[in-house]
Amino acid sequence: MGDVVGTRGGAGQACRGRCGACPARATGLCAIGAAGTAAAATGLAEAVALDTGEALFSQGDAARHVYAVAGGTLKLTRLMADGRSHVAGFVSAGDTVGLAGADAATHAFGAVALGKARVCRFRRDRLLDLADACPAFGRGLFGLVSAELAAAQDRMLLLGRKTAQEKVASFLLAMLAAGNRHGGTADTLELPMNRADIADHLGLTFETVSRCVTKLKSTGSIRLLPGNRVQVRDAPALADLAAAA
Amino acid sequence: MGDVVGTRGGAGQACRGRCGACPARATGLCAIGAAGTAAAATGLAEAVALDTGEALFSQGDAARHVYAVAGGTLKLTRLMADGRSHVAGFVSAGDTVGLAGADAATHAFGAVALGKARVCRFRRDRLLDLADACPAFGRGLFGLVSAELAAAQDRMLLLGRKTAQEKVASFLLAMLAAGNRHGGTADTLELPMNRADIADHLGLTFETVSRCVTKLKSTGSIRLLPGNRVQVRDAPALADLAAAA
DNA sequence: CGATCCCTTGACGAGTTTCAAGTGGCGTGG
DNA sequence: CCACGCCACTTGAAACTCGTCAAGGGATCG
Repeated sequence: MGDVVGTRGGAGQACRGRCGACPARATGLCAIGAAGTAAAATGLAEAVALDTGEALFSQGDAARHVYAVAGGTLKLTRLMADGRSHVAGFVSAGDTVGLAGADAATHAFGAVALGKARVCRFRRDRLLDLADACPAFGRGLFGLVSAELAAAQDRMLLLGRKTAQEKVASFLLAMLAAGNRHGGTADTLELPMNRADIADHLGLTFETVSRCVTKLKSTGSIRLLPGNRVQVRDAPALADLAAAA
Repeated sequence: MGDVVGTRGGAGQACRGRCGACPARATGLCAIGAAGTAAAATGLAEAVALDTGEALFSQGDAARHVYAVAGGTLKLTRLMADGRSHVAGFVSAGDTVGLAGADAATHAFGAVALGKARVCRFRRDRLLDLADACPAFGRGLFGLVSAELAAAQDRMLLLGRKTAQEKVASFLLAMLAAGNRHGGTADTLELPMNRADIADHLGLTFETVSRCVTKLKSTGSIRLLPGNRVQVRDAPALADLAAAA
């Protein structure tokens, strides 16, 4: 696990200086913490820095913390006994990690940084205590898990009923939307993960992902830019291929 | 939607008489309601009876209620624009329906009774108010959604990375476990849904499901009994095929 | 008794995976 | 500064799983 870079003070006061500029401030765990009470979750945060490929936690680890991503991207991976793997999702600034399986003692998936990443961690028991004390915070936590569940149901439809081409188109649109949530360029998205990670996320092989991307490129719907970036040149065509639910 | 059979009184008092014998009493929404406070969610329940094939609610309907299944089984279905469908899950006595997408104004899926079913419904806003007033109840709701999310992640692994045979074996074991939760026969499970529903649940076609079941039957792992029941004769072999995460 | 629905089984084909080779970019080291 | 090697990605061909189309059997209900 990454080094603890700094520990926040006990009150919101000590936090504001550092949280103020945080891109995650306005979303997810931190947003409901800030809105909830004056002495909110922000006072409980510990910053963690991760290098490329470093694990924030591994599948099966004791789940004592919940994490808010401040910068960078992490992949959430589940492994099967025979080596097959599934990427449950990608999280970036503003997303919350590890909230699922509230009573579960251990994490059902591992979290690995795809590049340098910054994360704030909160003790799970403290968050639950805070939810007890502050109904607004409790509703916020509930809403976060609830939204995650809704997203999971969308992905089940994708995994079970969409073709490879539809999966890739859906994924690109989802990444575009995720990027624009925090002020990305309107038609360009970044792919910090490699083809294999995308494949594991979509239930495909990396060769198939590559072929689908090539096809989208050749039809002119997208264009590959240097630095693992993708420009969406025909979003409607992509949405059409994505075959939304 | 089904007829409202009866309306519970405002206090726990009026409910006890009817809830006492309910198989759902000890699980899910009702359990946390009973444990939470004396004047818990049970006082807010309205009973609903459904006939075979009847919808409790449809995809896109306003999501004003949350439901606790008292008897029977329902399937939760999502439809794609082109007619492809996905069964998000099956719920039976003790399960909770419609908790997901807390802030969502509409249901992301429809719920259809697979036989005669009994359901108790609760106004969503009342439940959230109750959670505000009673932290234990709030934690209970959070735990329910959280557990659903954990289950959803298991199913994503199944949908994305398992073969048809593994999917069917996993499904049968899951149904066996679900049946035994409430005192079913140790090695026999009921399948109130047809092959097409199972297929839509597992991301397969009903022909493929049929072939996989036949194969399990021919290897002696299972035996088909009258009344859409299945006897598991070799659970370890099934677990082996299921290729658990 | 017939109709209908669901399930089973077979044959074929499409889409995806698997296996394999080749290309390109990027950092390292000479 | 350039060559080399590594890694990720691309591309091709063959194999295989699963889907599609089609026909038939069995149970249930009117």
